[in-house]
Amino acid sequence: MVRDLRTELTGRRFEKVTAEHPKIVRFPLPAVFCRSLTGRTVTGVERRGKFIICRLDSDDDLVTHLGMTGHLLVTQPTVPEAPHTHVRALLDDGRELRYDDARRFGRMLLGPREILESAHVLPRLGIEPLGEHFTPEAFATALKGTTRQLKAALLDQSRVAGLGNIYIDEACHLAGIRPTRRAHRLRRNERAALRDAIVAILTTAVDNRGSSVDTYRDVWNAQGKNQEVLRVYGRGGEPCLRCGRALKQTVVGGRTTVFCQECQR
DNA sequence: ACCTACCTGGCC
DNA sequence: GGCCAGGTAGGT
Repeated sequence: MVRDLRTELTGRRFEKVTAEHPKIVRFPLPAVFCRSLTGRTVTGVERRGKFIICRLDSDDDLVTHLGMTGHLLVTQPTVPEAPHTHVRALLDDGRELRYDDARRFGRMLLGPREILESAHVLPRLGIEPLGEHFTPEAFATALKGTTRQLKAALLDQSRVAGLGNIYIDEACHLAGIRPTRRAHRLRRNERAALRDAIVAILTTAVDNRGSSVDTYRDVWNAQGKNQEVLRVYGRGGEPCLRCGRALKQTVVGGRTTVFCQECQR
C-alpha cells in the first residue's frame, strides 16, 4: 500500500478535506485536522510497522493505521462511496483520497513527528522485520526477557513491528516452530530459521500485493493474491501442505492459531 | 502477562 | 440469535 500511495500521492496537494468520527480522526479534533491538511502537499510516503506515514510540506505527518477493516482508496470522485467512509480529501489532480472502515478500529493522526511520538499518540514500535537491522542478534534481543508464548511475543508491536495474526502463523509454519513455544526458549538455530521465515513470508506477501482473505483491498480497491498461497492461516483441520496431517487449530495470545503438530516443534 | 472491550458484517 | 473476524488499548 505504501509503495502505491507513494506513486499516487507524492507531489499531490490536498484541496478540500472532510472528516467526521473523532474515533477515526484521533488527533487533532476533526475540524482542525481538515483545516491543517487543506493546501498541504505530500512530499513522501513511508511505513513504520503497520502505520502508513504521509510526509507533508508543512512538516506534519499524516499517519494512518488500518486496524482490521480500514481502506485507503485513491479514486475518481464519481465512484460511489463505501458505506463507512470517514475521511475524504480532494486531490489537486481531481481524484480523491478516501478512508473507510466498517469496524472503526483504524485511526488517522496529523501533527509534527515529535509530537505524535512523544505525546503517547503513537505507540513505541520494535524492530522493522524488513529493515537492515533485523539481524539474528537483534531478533534475539527482541525475544529476550519474555516468558510469553512465541506468537504472543511476535504480536507485540513493541518487539517486532508489523507482524499480525496471518503472517506469524505462516512464518512459524515455514520455520517449523510451534507458536506455543516460550519465546525465550528458542535455540539459536531456531531463531535464525524463524527470522529468515519472517522475512520470506513478508516479502512474498508484498510481492503478491497483500492477503485479501477478507476485506483487504489496495489503493485502487483491487484484491491481492497472497491469500491463494497461505500455508496454514484459515486452514485449521485441513491437511498440512508439507506432511498431509490435519492442521491443529487453537488459541494463542488470544488469537485463532493454526499449526502442524508434525512439522512444527 | 492476560483479559475484555471496542465495532460492524457475514455466516450458520 | 450467536459466533467469529486482519488489531489494538486499557484495566487488573
